[in-house]
Amino acid sequence: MAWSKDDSKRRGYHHGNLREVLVAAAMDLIAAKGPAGFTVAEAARAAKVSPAAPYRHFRDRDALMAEIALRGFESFAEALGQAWNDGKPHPYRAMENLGRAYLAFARTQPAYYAAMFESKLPPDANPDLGKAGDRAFAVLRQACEALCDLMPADKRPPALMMSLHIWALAHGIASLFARGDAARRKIPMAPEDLLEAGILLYLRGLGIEGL
Amino acid sequence: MAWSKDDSKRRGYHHGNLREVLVAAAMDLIAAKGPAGFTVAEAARAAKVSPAAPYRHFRDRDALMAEIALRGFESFAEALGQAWNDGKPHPYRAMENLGRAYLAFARTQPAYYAAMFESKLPPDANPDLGKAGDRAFAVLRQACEALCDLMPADKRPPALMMSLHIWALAHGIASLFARGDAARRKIPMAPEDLLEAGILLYLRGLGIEGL
DNA sequence: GGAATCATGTAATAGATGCTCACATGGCTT
DNA sequence: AAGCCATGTGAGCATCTATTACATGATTCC
Repeated sequence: MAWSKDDSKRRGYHHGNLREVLVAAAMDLIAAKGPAGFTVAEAARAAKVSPAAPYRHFRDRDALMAEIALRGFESFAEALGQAWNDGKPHPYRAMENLGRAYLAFARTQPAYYAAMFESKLPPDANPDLGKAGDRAFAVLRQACEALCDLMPADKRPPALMMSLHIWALAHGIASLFARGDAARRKIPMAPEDLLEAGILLYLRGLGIEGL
Repeated sequence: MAWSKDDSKRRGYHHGNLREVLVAAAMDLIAAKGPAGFTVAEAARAAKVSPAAPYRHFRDRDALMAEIALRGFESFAEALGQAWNDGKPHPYRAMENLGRAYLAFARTQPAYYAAMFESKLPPDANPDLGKAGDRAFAVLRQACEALCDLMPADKRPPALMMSLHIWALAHGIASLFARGDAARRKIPMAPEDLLEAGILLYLRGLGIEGL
């Protein structure tokens, strides 16, 4: 057992790991009480540190929120990428996995999802945020292109429009039916099945028949 | 020119119209700075009233927000109902109007939309809210049923699922592309056209061909 | 090894907010 | 006209964001 620096027990005048602990505490608070329920002061208390300490690591509340959103988009892109898995075993099947992964992320990572989509961050705050978001979206777009390639060249729909439709559908279902308090709207089927059916019907409308 | 009671110039120790003025002020603030940017104190200042006065009319900040959301849902149902117009001149065309009305509402009534969908109100706060939301959704569901009726009885899709899909798609597009700061995500077509195309393709997937 | 430096913590504070209380006012009912 | 009571005020507490001056100790450089 090494007494390494990142040992969480490490305490003294200098915390040694405050930035990470603050992010973790903020995420716990967001997950528990929504993006509005998180306060810098409470995160500081959770880290057993004075209320001023967080401002050594984040310019303001928004900067901490943006950090969470940034990590969220990276984690999101990773999760979607794994679900897509280069279109294996088959693009159609992989697209279904992608949809499930979208909703699974929204549900299992409420803090990330809230910071990414519900935090109303000023757009110009962090240009990296936009880039990270684009990378996540790129996975979806790539999947749509692979599906388009199943079609004869003269019948291919525009992959960009297609990816926007599927993104919006997934995001709408996640926001309305799959997240915490929104789940109060009771619907007669699991959000995952709703999304899968929606994508299936949409693809059929495009002329992309299953499997 | 009558000096009626609801004359906005009316001032004395008693305001006479505070509740309405507070709602209007709060909506202005929400429209300008998002749901998080509205404070009771600032609404009170806008109404030229002490910071404690609003609490005679609303139990707390959430109650004021809920009042706005409630009015929003009523206005929303009204707007959707007019757009649908009993399915005239044709259910297919009327559904297009419905989609446009959805996005138009999200854009022209940012305060209502934010209070309705982005305010994270505690669900048990106001049962009327759920009812009002259901009434708005009922318009969409009715429209889907009318479209289903165009199909042979043995091929009709479930109208509820259909309405959930279209609602989610419209809400997703509104949230991601059609609202204020979200409009920073630049896409190569108007949100209205994106939604119309999405609905058209989805309906085609259901076997409902246009017009 | 020791001193200067710099990152990272604290204490104290200002200004804003949510919300509550006791009290003031004056419109409305009787 | 008298009094009830809805509605507004003033004062005040607890909390939060953010800043400033100061304290501490890890790191670097001679």
